[in-house]
Amino acid sequence: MKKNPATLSDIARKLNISISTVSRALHDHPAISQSTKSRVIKLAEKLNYQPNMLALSLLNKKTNTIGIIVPEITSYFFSSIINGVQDLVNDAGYRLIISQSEESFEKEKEILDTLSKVRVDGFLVSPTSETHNAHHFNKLIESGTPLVIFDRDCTGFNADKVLVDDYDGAFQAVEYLIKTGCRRIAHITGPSKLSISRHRLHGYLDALKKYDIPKVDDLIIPVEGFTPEFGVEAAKAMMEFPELPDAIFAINDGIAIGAMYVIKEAGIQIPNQVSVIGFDDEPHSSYFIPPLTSVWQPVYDMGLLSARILLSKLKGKKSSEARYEMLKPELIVRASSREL
Amino acid sequence: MKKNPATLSDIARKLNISISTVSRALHDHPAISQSTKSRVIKLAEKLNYQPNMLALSLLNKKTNTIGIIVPEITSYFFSSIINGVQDLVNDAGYRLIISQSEESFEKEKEILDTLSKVRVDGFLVSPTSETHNAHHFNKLIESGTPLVIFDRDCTGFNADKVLVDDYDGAFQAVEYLIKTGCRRIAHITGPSKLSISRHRLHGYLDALKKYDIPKVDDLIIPVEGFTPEFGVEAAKAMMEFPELPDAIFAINDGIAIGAMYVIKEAGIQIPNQVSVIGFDDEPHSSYFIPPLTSVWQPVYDMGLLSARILLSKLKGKKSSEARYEMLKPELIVRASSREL
DNA sequence: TACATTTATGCAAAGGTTTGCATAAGTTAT
DNA sequence: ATAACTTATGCAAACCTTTGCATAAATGTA
Repeated sequence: MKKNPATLSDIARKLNISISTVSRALHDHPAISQSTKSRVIKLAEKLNYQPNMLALSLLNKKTNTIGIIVPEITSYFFSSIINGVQDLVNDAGYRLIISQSEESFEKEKEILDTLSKVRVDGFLVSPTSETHNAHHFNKLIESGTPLVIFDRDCTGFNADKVLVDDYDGAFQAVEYLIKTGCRRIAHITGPSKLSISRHRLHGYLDALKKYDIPKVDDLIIPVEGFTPEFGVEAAKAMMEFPELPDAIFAINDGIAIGAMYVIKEAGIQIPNQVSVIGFDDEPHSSYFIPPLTSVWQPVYDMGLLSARILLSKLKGKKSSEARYEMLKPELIVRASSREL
Repeated sequence: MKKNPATLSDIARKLNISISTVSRALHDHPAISQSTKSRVIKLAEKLNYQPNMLALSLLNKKTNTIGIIVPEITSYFFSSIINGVQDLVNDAGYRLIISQSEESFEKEKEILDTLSKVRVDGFLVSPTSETHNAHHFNKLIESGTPLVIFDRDCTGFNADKVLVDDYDGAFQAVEYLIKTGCRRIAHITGPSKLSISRHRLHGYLDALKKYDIPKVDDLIIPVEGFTPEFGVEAAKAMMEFPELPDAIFAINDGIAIGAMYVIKEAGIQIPNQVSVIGFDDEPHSSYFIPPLTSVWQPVYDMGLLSARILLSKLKGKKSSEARYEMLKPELIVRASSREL
């Protein structure tokens, strides 16, 4: 059933002219007569001619395609970044191939590999939690394919990076809790391999230190994932404590929401007895009761900026210094935390 | 800085053998001597040779790529479908190009166009709310590129389709409300151009009819979008009614959540005074208090099935009848609605 | 020795496009 | 009438790969 798409030579044959003439006619080349042009254009339309980008890319050594690799697309966080990227690169005439690494290092390498084979012009990647060396990235860069890392740092690897200041976001959140009178502040932390988990934990600890609040190991509760289920699990554990915390700073909104659920079900008042703060400021978070205080991240802008940097590399900007951009998050105070 | 990737001829030149020999050596062709093979393989590795898929695709008239077009990727709904698709097509050796139409017909056509130019092998598309003719789809199919429609119907267009029985989902929800004693049931409906909105509205109306409950026009509240803000808006309007409804069936969870927020803030009891049911069963929905009753859709399976159908077309299945698959949704009862 | 067979390799075409250079016809100026 | 120029078109190479067919050398057989 597969008819072959029309080609230049199809048009040329039917019109008894050469392929080059057809090509030039379609590009409105000045050396082609008007009459020929119109004949060609008419037939091209009739045959539904579409230039074969494969041939073109092969010729130009350029696909006008960029590849983006994220751990997952299901989250609001990554899909919003992608939106930023998409908007910018499309306007610049590039296509975007979105791939999911599913937090697997192997898969990340595999994707990098297949996308190299299809000759994407550049890469945007947010490394997996398993990614601890950068051989595969370096190989790519050495071969001249530009690459920009975003959101998650890959320490020791020198490249263009666009990150969010997770440390600062966490610090802001915890400092706010302290200023509103909380002293026994728990932190539900994410996978320790992840740079963002470490940075947020660090921010939490430094905020405590600044106000001379002793760190209590039991109040730092590690969980394996980012979904509400893990928040439920952590909160249930917390309920067994001899003394409840008076605040919870969760690694993200999903966890915070799970924790809030357990707390409210137990009849504990938020924020009177326990304040809760999340991270990411997801769209639904403000519709819980009480609405969730959260650290907002400039997701869309992170996408835009990452894309802009990549595009400038593609435009042949002599790779000066690697750019290192650190975007500032912002604490959005709502009713799940006490007032100042 | 862009070094050209190694090619077969690079290897051939350095080894003083022909390109064909190199190609065959890398494919472990029996007619090539072991010694040659190992020399070739070694050098290929050293040069980091990667076959150029552009050349290959050009030769084979096949890119092993399929394109999927969704209105947006930010929602849990579409991103989960994409996951289903991704998992299946990757296993089958295909790449996936994800594009967003942003509910714009023009953009949909544009995407179809550029993806045709890069010669994707097949399409998966969930049409925009503006898509009311199928010329562009038909042109594609005529040219022999298979296409599967999913989630949103495009009536009058005969093609392979994988849909969810929205009518049935709505009917189930409303029937449940009636059986639990609700009589004054409001429906917050989505954009009327969208097949899913119409079908859900229809299910709502037919359920009322079955139980001889008169339709009250004021109780059908149309909104323009799917985010909680619209739910807030609709619920606020509802608050002005001389008599409150005793149940709300919302077009989706986002709307339901926004409505619940307003209702709870107003001190009205859910579900004692007002039951609320949403649609989509998003991950966060069960963590609201009360947890939201919602119509679950087999999103991942819809992705799988759509992809499976497309792949079978690509495998050269003689296009028999167009397949029309209607998946069944399921009402997940939680505490935002009364017990039976 | 002559012929058949095996083993290893190379040639060239095909896939679709662009573009520098060559060519052909037609026009203008001398 | 000839040179010089304009105008319109075509040739062929390049991008990279696969593969049917041809070739060459080496080995085996009668």
